[in-house]
Amino acid sequence: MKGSSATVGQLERFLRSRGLRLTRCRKLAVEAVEACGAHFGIEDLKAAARAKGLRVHRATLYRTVPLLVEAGILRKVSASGGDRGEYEKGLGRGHHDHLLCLRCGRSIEVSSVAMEREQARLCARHGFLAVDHQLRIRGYCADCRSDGQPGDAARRPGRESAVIVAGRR
Amino acid sequence: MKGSSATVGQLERFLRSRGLRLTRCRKLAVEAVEACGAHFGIEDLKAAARAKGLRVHRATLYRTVPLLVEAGILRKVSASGGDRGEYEKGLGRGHHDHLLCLRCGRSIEVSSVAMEREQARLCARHGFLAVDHQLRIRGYCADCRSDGQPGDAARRPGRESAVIVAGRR
DNA sequence: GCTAGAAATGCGACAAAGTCGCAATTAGGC
DNA sequence: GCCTAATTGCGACTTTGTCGCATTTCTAGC
Ligand SMILES: [Zn+2]
Ligand SMILES: [Zn+2]
Ligand SMILES: [Zn+2]
Ligand SMILES: [Zn+2]
Repeated sequence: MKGSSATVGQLERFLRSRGLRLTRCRKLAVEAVEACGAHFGIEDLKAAARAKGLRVHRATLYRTVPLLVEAGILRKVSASGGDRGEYEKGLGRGHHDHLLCLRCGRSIEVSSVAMEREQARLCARHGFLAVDHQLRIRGYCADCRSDGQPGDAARRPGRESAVIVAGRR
Repeated sequence: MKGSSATVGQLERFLRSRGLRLTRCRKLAVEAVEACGAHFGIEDLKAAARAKGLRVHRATLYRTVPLLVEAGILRKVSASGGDRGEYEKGLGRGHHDHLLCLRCGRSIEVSSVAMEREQARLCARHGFLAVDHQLRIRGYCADCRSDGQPGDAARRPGRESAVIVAGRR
């Protein structure tokens, strides 16, 4: 995995541009991100760090993570219900939205050009300048909707990308 | 305002259908909702109740609000960043999405048929059965985007409905 | 109207998530 | 290597949300 070092580079560039320092803890944070799943919270980062025998204080991570977001390395999402703050890697991967299954808890990452276009149109109509957006659709995934119309489980995604993420902590 | 009593009726019907009771506290909750702004948290409800000289315990409200959601009287939203749980009235008003201004904090409620249609299409492609969804677009409202392209402040919404909500607690 | 049983409430203790000020440490330019 | 400002760890604190239990309050049946 060389993803980590590339990310550190990204972080360093960002920090430089802001007159901030590339510290042990900040490097550690991006490494911890690599060790986490698709969606994670700040406490997960702390756990990942400790698993490597490195210690960081919660408060420090709470200060660091917003920087990673600003640097474009992380993205804040509310993929699941939205209780705890959740993040995901935001570097390199294009923007995507989430389909959250209420039964199996899986989170399916999707993206749709048509959708983005429609959002842009909506903003334009309101004279609104969009910076980012988040769409979460809750419902039942193909595997789980068997209650209701059974036999639908084998759908294939069309030309959209779809990443199924392990869900349910 | 007779909205309240209509809402109580809605609640009563729901509770009946579930063998639950229409209690003092539950009525109080829907009244507190009326007294709250467009978006509010459970603690706001408690405050609203206390302002009327009525006391409810936090725990009770935490138990009551999910019922109001199930009854269709409230909707859980993450209109602002998403730290505390937020709710809004969900009765009578059609579904809408939120444009959140990063500068003035206003939350603009919008709805777009084209958008909903696109979402339906997206779900269909993934064999996903949608139950509900939430879209939040962050950026700068017409009044605030003056940084950048000044002079845009007087945009008129097109044929979309738009409700501007007081924002910024 | 009275009573038994179920449901709802208040209470308080708790857990998790997040924030803050401050003293000790460290990165990085010189 | 030194100096200074930035960063960290710490711990105390707030906010948000949950839980079990004793008490109160509905409701249905008598
Ligand atoms: Zn599922
Ligand atoms: Zn995702
Ligand atoms: Zn604004
Ligand atoms: Zn709203």
